[in-house]
Amino acid sequence: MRSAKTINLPRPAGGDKREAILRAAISVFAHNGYFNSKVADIAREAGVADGTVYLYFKSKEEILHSIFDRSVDEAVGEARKKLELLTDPRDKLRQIASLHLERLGADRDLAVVFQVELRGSTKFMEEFSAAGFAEYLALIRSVFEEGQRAGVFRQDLNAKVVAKILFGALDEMATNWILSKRRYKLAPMADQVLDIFLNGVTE
Amino acid sequence: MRSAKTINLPRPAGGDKREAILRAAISVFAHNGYFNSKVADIAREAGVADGTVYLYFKSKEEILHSIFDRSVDEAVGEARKKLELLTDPRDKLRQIASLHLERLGADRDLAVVFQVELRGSTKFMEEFSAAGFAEYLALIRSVFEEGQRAGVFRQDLNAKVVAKILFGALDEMATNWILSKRRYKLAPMADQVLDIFLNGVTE
DNA sequence: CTCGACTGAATGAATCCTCACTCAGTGCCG
DNA sequence: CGGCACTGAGTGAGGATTCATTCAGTCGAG
Repeated sequence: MRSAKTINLPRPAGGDKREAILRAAISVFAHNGYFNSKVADIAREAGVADGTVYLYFKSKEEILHSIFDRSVDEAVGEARKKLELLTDPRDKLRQIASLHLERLGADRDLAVVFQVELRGSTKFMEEFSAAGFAEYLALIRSVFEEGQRAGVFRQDLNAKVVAKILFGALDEMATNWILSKRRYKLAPMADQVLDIFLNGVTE
Repeated sequence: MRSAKTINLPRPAGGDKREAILRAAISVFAHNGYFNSKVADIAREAGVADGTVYLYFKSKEEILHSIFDRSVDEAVGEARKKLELLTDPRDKLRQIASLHLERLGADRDLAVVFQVELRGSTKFMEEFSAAGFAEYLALIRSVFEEGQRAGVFRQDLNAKVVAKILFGALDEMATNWILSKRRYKLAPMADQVLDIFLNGVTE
């Protein structure tokens, strides 16, 4: 039937299925929660048989890992690249905040997985923490330290703490956005967060 | 056959089994995660039979709820009371931040349950959100608005967003503290958070 | 070209284990 | 006694993972 395509399939089918399963998993996890999601649900959503999932992933948990790993790699990569174009540390932080919220705001399901499902166990959090998360915090911190050296940021602050605060604020914006019934744009919040972060709330 | 030790239990007079179960659950959930915790583990930790758990709680889920409800009630109650003694909105926010981190810093297991386990499913988050959490955010927000009226805080800021940012920052401090290997005191971080929140990071 | 042997991706029913929850008892106290 | 607080082995459902089987597609030989 589809004989015309028989020329070669180096792995188009392979990558396809894997991708389909990952996408399906993001959706299923986002809607039911990781622990309440059945592998069978993911398979159905991906249009694949239960067993096929195991040709691409060792276990249900590995699927979650893969979602996380891929997304973080992408995000940190993009951030690094865009930051190179900027010099003012304030602009860099603004860029980080924007990318952070844009990325999550662009894919609600993925955001749910990140903000909610990935937090669901200390075990995961520890791996999470060990992996890209620490790297991300370090990125914020290094930009801040750069700004301290340049004299634009207060010298009396602990950069680690500062990084956590900025991250925490962004993280909370994202979590709240997910849980909110009302649909608003997430990305624009970045400016408000940065304004308060840079200038404080005091008159 | 069973040891003749059945003579009596520590507290025959309706000993606080319920309390023991709750405490045991906090510990078990904190160490294994909610979904990986077996009711049997909780029972063992509480020194009680499996069935006894069901004399006090309808289900495993209800145990988690009870932990949450009780803690939030206590926390919000305490906060309300202590805030009455203060007048400067800045002091009030500082008080909120301190109480927030003191409370979590005082009980690592409880903190783990709050920071990690309770976030483990959108379903929980929504109830969580609906319940005390929204109330807590509202509390922060009302203090901020009070400060805006008094002219100590910037008028151009959206109080809701401000409340989320402060909460997010505190929340992240707590989460990071839990995941950190290094043991430091959580409560003192409140001052640093407040400083940045009030004054910003810009020189 | 074309047939038969072969490959391995994909399938999905069956397996098998893990718990949350039940309930028939046990013993204590008034 | 009789009720109450508790017990803990048992049950049943659920669901992750497995694996025997299928079959579309490839390849080499004639």
